[in-house]
Amino acid sequence: MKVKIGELARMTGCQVVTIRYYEKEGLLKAPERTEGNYRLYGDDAIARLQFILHCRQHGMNLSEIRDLLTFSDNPTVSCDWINTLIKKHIMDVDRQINDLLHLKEHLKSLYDKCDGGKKSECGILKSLNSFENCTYCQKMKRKKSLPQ
Amino acid sequence: MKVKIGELARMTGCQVVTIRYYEKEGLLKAPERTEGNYRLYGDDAIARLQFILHCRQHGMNLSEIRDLLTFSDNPTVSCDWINTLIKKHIMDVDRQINDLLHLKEHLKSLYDKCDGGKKSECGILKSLNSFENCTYCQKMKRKKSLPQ
DNA sequence: ATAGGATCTATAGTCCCTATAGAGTCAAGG
DNA sequence: CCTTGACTCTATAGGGACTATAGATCCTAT
Repeated sequence: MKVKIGELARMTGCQVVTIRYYEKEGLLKAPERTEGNYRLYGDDAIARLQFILHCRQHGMNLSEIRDLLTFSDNPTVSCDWINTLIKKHIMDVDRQINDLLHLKEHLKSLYDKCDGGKKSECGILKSLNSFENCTYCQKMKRKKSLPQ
Repeated sequence: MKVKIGELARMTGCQVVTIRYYEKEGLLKAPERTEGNYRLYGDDAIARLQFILHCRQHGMNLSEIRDLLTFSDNPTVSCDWINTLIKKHIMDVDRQINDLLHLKEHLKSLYDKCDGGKKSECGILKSLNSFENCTYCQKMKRKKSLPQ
């Protein structure tokens, strides 16, 4: 059963423009067209888009997904590297979680330092003004996660 | 004591180009210049840049920081809203942490499903192909955090 | 026949930088 | 004094993953 782009969007929860974008980026193959030049997708295309969305949801970027799709289209080589890819992602997600946990602690310590008065009394502005007394920022600085 | 842009970059860990970018975006005031047209920064500018970096580190975007700076430059109004801003950030960070924890669980369940064989036996590719059996993705779908 | 909705292409904008090109400035060494 | 090399200047383009806009075309229902 063939569907047009709007229907595909509805089925997958992906925006129409994003589907066209994925096609332009070479993640989705150019589908067949109707006489009126409308894109027409079959089950394979639907599955492919769902695969892409699934990967995006797992934090992969478009070029990693392209690699997976290329591999998937070409089943003659070993798939060892996929485990490596997943492992890399787990470590990456772990790092992000740790950073965010630290950040949350610091934001919590900022909260309620503002007493709703005027600027000169606002504890939040004061805190944001000093890196030195901020263990969170010292830690981050060592990790070089400031803008590069 | 006045410093040139390179020195300011070294002092703050921020890149030279980024400093100029912040100026163009109106976060840093245009500094005085030497005879040779080099930017020359005083202590106030250094503090201001550190404030900006500190805020960036806390996940604020440039327009939020602009708001904070505008407020900070104009101390006649109440600062109640700053607590609200921080609260919003805490909730946002919380959401990100939760999403990432779920994602990590799912990635862990993917790991080692690939046995290094050929495509048809790769458990990871199989898993990535089905949304239906993926509780993580079902959950995320309800939360509408798929590409909008 | 026409109104509306869906689709088409092409292009520009978003955010927060990062990279590049080509020119000017300045201090030290030969 | 001249040159070398490090630093700085401006202006412009690129990147990633979309999102928004404009203007044209197609299709269906009234």
